[in-house]
Amino acid sequence: MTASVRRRLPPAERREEILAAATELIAVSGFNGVSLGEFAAACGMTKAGLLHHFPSKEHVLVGVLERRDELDVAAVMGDADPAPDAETARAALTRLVHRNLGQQSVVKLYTVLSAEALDPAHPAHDYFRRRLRTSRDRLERQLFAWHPRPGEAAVELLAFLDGLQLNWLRDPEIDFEAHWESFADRFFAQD
Amino acid sequence: MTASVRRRLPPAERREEILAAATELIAVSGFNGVSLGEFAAACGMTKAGLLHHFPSKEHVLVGVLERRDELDVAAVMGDADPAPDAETARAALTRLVHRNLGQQSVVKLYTVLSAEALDPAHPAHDYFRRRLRTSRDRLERQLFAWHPRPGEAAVELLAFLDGLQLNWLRDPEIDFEAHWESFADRFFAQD
DNA sequence: TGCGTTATCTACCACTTGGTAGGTAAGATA
DNA sequence: TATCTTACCTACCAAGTGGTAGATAACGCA
Repeated sequence: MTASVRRRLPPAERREEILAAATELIAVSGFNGVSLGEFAAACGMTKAGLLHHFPSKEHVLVGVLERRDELDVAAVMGDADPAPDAETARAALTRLVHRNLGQQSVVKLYTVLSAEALDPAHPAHDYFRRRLRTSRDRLERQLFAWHPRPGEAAVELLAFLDGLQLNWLRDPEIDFEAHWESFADRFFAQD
Repeated sequence: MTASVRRRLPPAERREEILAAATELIAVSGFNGVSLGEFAAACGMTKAGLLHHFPSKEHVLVGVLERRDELDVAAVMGDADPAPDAETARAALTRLVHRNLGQQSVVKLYTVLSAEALDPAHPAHDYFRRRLRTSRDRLERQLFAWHPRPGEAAVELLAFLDGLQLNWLRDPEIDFEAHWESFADRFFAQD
């Protein structure tokens, strides 16, 4: 735990660097599978130096999740108040698919972490419960005018996307986009 | 790490007790999230006593996975050589769904562990890669006579089931069976 | 140039981890 | 009852954990 040269950064910049590194590491090994020291080493600093910016390991996790949320929701859902129809919903989900294709490590982060966080004792447990509910609600509202049981439809759409992501991570050969289109064709063809 | 009364069991029985306990614990917290001491305590014994039966923590994990496999594949896939048609495939998957509904903790084990094992350094990484491939192949063969692209179909079926399981674990209110039937109706209605 | 702030460091702590060494006691066989 | 095997224990270890205390050095500003 020794740093050869001391590199001093403005706090905002350093925080960003730490969160980016932590995101990668947690995506690979999960939160339980990685240590504060590894977060720090990935930024070329020491554990103690890192703890100056985040008072505990858990705070790093919270930071990572908040950072993703800022970008994610905005980027995909676009409009504050989208038209509540099937076309719009499908288009939004397709944007999500494309976006995810380009950032495998983020997908991995959410996948690994959300499984780990099934444990009620996990620090991100509540975060993922909230997140699931809100994205389901948002999707349900968009499907409301079209599908007879929009709640059920939302569950099935999200389940398929989650499962496809998981399988894509296990085997990156899988053609994510093609499978999504295939599923969506069937799904949105219903009366 | 003190045991009040010493309970001596025949090895087979003790191994079974340990694996059952470890299965539950890993299902809740993942392999990285639980310790040898906890495995042992759950059986009313010490770490050292447990290590007499399994020479390392990793051996416990292997034991847990092998134990599941013995039961699982046999129970669901039934015939050694099932008819390669869509009806048979759907029936087999429906049996799988029913079986899983009755053993949430096993589903949780596979879900949590297979996400954790995306990390190539995880001791169960190779196990899950093999497992994914074989179950996909088996399903693909069953869909061969019916679907124009049985490989793709197998991916989509398994992805949906994985995703639905994940969401069901996050929110047990979800009606697993109904969603499966709904998906299967659309899926198997294709030409 | 000197000074205060603070980002970062070294050194340490209490605790937990997976694992080992060697002793103890339960049960089967004689 | 005496003996052997072995399931299980106590006691320990080295390494790693998250986190703290206090020293040090880089930068902004007078």
